[in-house]
Amino acid sequence: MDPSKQSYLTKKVISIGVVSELTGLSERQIRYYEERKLIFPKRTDRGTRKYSFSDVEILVEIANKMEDGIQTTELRREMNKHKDREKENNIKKSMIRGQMNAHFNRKNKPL
Amino acid sequence: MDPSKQSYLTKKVISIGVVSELTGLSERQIRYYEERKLIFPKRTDRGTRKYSFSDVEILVEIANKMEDGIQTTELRREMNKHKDREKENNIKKSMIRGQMNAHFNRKNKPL
DNA sequence: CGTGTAAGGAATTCTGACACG
DNA sequence: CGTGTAAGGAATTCTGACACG
Repeated sequence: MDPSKQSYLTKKVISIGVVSELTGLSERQIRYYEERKLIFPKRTDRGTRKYSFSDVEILVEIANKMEDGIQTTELRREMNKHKDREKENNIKKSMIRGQMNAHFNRKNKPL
Repeated sequence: MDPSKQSYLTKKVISIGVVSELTGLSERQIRYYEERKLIFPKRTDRGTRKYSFSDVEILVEIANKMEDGIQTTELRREMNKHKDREKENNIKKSMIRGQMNAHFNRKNKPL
């Protein structure tokens, strides 16, 4: 929950050459996975891609799946499932939060 | 203590241009602070500097001190003090560890 | 002392395309 | 489908130096 720790994970600051070294993937592969909507680097003013450590982790997972012979289309479906599940969870969380607020507002702020 | 979290902080993957944006310092300033032994980027095979998030934090602190009119020489002394204090602590820690080991070895492994 | 800048070279990254399969 | 590669251009980074103060 430390916001600074979070930003180290998600801040997009790594260029494609370093990502290539970190993941063992070629730059061609990394760009291709972006084309297939599996990864979403930020772009600087003049168009160079910047990745986060989180992106690097995703790429390592992609590399593993690809080795297993899974196609990029299937991978995209899988990732969307994960995303949907997260959305679900966020909805549940905000509902719970709403209940909590309602509860405490009734007891503590009976304005 | 999570080693992966640690590596996000200390892994040297950020190029000087991004560090410049992140800190608000010019590339000239960043290189100069290296010349004055205040910061220690890694070098890639062909000599380009790579910084960690930890380095970025240090640079921000340096920037603040410089605004206060402190000279780089003083800053280096300060940093060495910190380093010495850390060394002290590490010595103490390993001594305590040694005592602990001795203690438990006596009780549990009376070989 | 700390920082700006112009200089020239080397390395990086980008895109669109052709290739193989 | 996934990836390699050559092509040409644009942007990045590097070092050593001169400048101001």
